[in-house]
Amino acid sequence: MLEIHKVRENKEEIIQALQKRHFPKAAQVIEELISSDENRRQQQVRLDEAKASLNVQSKNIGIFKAQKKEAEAQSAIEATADLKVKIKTLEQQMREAEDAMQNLLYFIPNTPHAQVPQGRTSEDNEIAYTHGALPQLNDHALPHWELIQKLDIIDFEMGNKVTGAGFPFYKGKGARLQRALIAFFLDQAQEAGYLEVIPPLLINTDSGIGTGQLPDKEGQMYHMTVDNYYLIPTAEVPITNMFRDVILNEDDFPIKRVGYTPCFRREAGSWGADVRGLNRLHQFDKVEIVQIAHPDKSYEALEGMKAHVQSLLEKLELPYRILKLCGGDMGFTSAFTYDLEVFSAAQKRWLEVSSVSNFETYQANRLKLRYKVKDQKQKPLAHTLNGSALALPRIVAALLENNQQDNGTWIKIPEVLQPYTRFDKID
RNA sequence: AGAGGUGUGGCAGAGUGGUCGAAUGCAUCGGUCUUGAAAACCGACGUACUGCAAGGUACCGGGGGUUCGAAUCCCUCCACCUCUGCCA
Repeated sequence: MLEIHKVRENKEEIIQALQKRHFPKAAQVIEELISSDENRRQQQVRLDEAKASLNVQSKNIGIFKAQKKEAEAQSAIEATADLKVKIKTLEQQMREAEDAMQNLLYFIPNTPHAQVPQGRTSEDNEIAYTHGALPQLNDHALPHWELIQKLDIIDFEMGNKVTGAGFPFYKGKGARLQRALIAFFLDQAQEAGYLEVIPPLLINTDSGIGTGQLPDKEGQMYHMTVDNYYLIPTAEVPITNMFRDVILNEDDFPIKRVGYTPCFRREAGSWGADVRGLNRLHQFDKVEIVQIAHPDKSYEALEGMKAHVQSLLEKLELPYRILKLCGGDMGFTSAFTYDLEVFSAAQKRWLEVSSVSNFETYQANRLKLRYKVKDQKQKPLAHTLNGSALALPRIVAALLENNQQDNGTWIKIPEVLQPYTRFDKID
């Protein structure tokens, strides 16, 4: 959520930044926000004044009563009647003014960082770096969904029967490969200084609002209406919300957390082409890294997180490239995002396997995540960041396709994973 | 799940519906004293919004209500504790 005082002070810059994101009617919405804020403050002054005079009168009534001046007390009580009515209507107006402003704020996305490339769609993302030669497979190379079937390691049909589309069963070496990747990613993150946590998989509405999934992406999460909980779409939500309503000390920075969780996404409206096999699922496994950083150090932290993800991909010997997302393609809450994509050689496609973002103060403002500065009364908002390290299904897809041997009869497991899988091939 | 209890400032812990934003202790910060430290003493010490300021308003688990006035009374939700029951 944008900070209202910053909007007040830097109106033009913020409008321009939102336009870079192609946020529709940016100027109009910001004008509306500012006048809504002015209205809110006016309402508050009026309400406060009315309450102040009622407080004075109540205090006097108390004094009259203490002095046993019942008649004076009684007439003073009667005199408050009008004020009480006035306060009631002012309170109503105040609530409306606050809601109006809050609603505007909830639906305004973060402002992109100055380094974010111009552009509207994923076509406009800037390729910042490419690593590794693209594997040249022969014409018999199979896409991963065929390999999976041939090797009998993931059962989509069984998932369809037991749950529905997008909820596969992993079997045998397929299951073991999942477990190996999770353990490998967690170990690597721990070595990089991240503290491992196992968070809850269900979150409440406060948490959904805190990281920005609610209210604007309500339909993307599975909602348990009986108890009003949501299934997490990513571990970012519970892990970042550990820091909701928290005041840190400056020397607590940087805070680094890692967690493995299944992730649940309804993917409403995004089903279509290119979603075969493991490319898009309703439930998938992901290891997520989260940092809480000092505002002066958050871009340093972002680079560190990106480098960490790169090292994972390099150890897995997967060719990858790094995109700087353009203004129009960035997530709602992000100020700057790198996407990392691996090349899936049989599909001949780049698959997004990680998204590493700096949210600056956008989430922190919703979370009320601040830190104390020595000898300073005000408590600034911290910066929050997160990144996938990594999302499993597309990694598996690329590993299967790129490492298939002898017309897809067996798959070579990268050396770094072998201590975890305890096998060196799937056949 | 049932019965009972509790929820107050960083922590502990008072608070007959009326000058309570809230005693007191500890912790913290500043000062006196000391070669230095401890002790002792003096002082400061919540947050948010609003205002140039003085000030005003709100906050005693969350929400709602009664009242001229609520930390205090009522309703509801949540969390924790004890006992009983059930269950990985």
